[in-house]
Amino acid sequence: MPSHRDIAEMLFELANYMEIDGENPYRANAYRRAGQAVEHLKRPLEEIKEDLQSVAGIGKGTAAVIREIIETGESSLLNEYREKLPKGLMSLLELPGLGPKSVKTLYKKLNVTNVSELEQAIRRQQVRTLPGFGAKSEAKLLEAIQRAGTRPERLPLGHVRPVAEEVLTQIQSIPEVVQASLAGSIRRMEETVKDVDIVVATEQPDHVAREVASLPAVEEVVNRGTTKVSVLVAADWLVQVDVRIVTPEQYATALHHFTGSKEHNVRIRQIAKEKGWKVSEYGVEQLADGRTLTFDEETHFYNELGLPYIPPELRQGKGETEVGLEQGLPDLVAEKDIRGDLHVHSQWSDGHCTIREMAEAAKSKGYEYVAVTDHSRSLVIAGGLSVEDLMKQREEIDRVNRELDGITVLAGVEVDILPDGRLDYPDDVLEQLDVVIASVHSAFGQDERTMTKRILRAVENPYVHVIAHPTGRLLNRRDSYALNLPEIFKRAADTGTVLELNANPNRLDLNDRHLRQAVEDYGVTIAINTDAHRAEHLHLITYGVGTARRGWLTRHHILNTLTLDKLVKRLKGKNHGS
DNA sequence: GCCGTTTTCGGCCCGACTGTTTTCAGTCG
Repeated sequence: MPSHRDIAEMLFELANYMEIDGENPYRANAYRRAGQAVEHLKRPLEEIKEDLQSVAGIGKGTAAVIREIIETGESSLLNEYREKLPKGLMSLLELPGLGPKSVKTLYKKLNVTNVSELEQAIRRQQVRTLPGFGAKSEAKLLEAIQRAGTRPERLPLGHVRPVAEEVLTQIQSIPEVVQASLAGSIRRMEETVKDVDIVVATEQPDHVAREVASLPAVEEVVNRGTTKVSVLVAADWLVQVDVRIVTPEQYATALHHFTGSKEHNVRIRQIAKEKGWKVSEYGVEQLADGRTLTFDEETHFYNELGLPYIPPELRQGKGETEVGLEQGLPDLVAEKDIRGDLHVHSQWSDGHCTIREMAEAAKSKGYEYVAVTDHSRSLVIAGGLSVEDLMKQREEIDRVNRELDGITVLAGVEVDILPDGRLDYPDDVLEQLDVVIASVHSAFGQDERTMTKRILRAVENPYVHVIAHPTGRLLNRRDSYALNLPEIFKRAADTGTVLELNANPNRLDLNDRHLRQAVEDYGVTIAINTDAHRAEHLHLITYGVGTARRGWLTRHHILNTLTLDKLVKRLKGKNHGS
């Protein structure tokens, strides 16, 4: 029985083929919409099979296709297209800058059917001869091919960590494993990771090594010894997982060693050396008598060196040992400190869930409040709200608040900062909202002066509470826009404007370094928000909290650790210029 | 192909941007 997702994928593929084939684009889009409708169906397919046309976006034609897929696992229409057009055209469509029309032209005129044939055609300078193409588009496409073909050196933490946790769970279920933990950059919550490190304690290394090599998640075994097994698992790309196998006595020091960072470990060894000790993954060797100390847990290891426990997120070699020795480390913010999410979307704009669903999810996460902040009118693609819609939405928020106990939904908006720095709604509209988040979604290419002035104008608006994803970077995809951040930090602190740490793993914006600078040097307040577009995304707060901890933040630096009462007062405070 | 009605056709989120053109097609979000 195909899953909702399987059926949606087939409908999307159909839509893509239709577009390349020159079908009526609205017909193609109808299949795409039907795909989305199936993807978001909550009810089981078997149950809804006879009733498909009652679903918005599914009509007579698409219902027949879906029913055929449910019953046979295939679509004869899709099979016809697969027969008619080469499959490689689908991968061409993924290249940024190439749409269906261009793919069709490349196929019909040059018989290009896949990415490598396109690359050859570009190198022969054939593409520039086609109508609508030129030398510049050749260069852009070549760059896109090269970017797409090579795995990025590092992958976003949020893409790899779930896979790593799955592998860890599988390892922990091996009976002979005493203890196991993630280590390395994943444990330090670095925003991107190259590979996965896992430390495993056991009395039977040979057996565990064999078991690890044959775990269900493993796609390929790179090498297998008795102390280290390296395997490949599937995330966005194949990711290497290095599993280190040690004795239970060595576990704490091995975990410390393989957690790093390299810079942190260098400092630790220096400190040990001054005491006449030698630190390695196997323990702390006392050079005087050759005895090696081992520990139950990392805390005892640190204490032995005269240090407080240093959380993995701080182990960057950026002063954590010195500060730890001299004044102790800050009490870093933890996930349990977060009392609400101030940036989520609903079906009113480009979110997938109703306001009630988002509120219930927030409540079951233990939150006190959640702010619904849908897009403003300029962001048409994301279903930006007119002023009228915004007011209607307010009524729904009021209703949900009446219906639900134990969670408060705040009426908010994510208002666009237009290219000239004006906001997408007038002040008298913003004034009526509980939470106003402002952000840039257009004209990313402005020079530093223009962009800085543009954002400063939003910072200085008395009704703007939070600037969302302040630098606009997307990991592995888009750099930050040109921006004088210190100037923004300064004005934000002066005006009481909060800057966001967007917890989406593709953003993590502000990043750890910015956060530490903004808070330590300027006294800026930070809000950690998920920007959730569906209820499940609320859990992404984990990556925000991890990043905040890397930036040395405590709960006192963070807006949404406040209770609802204090939060509301703080938000009102800005309007009154205090 | 879907949908809604100003119901059985005609519109379908639409504006910015780019590189190609010489007034615009294609892509993107």
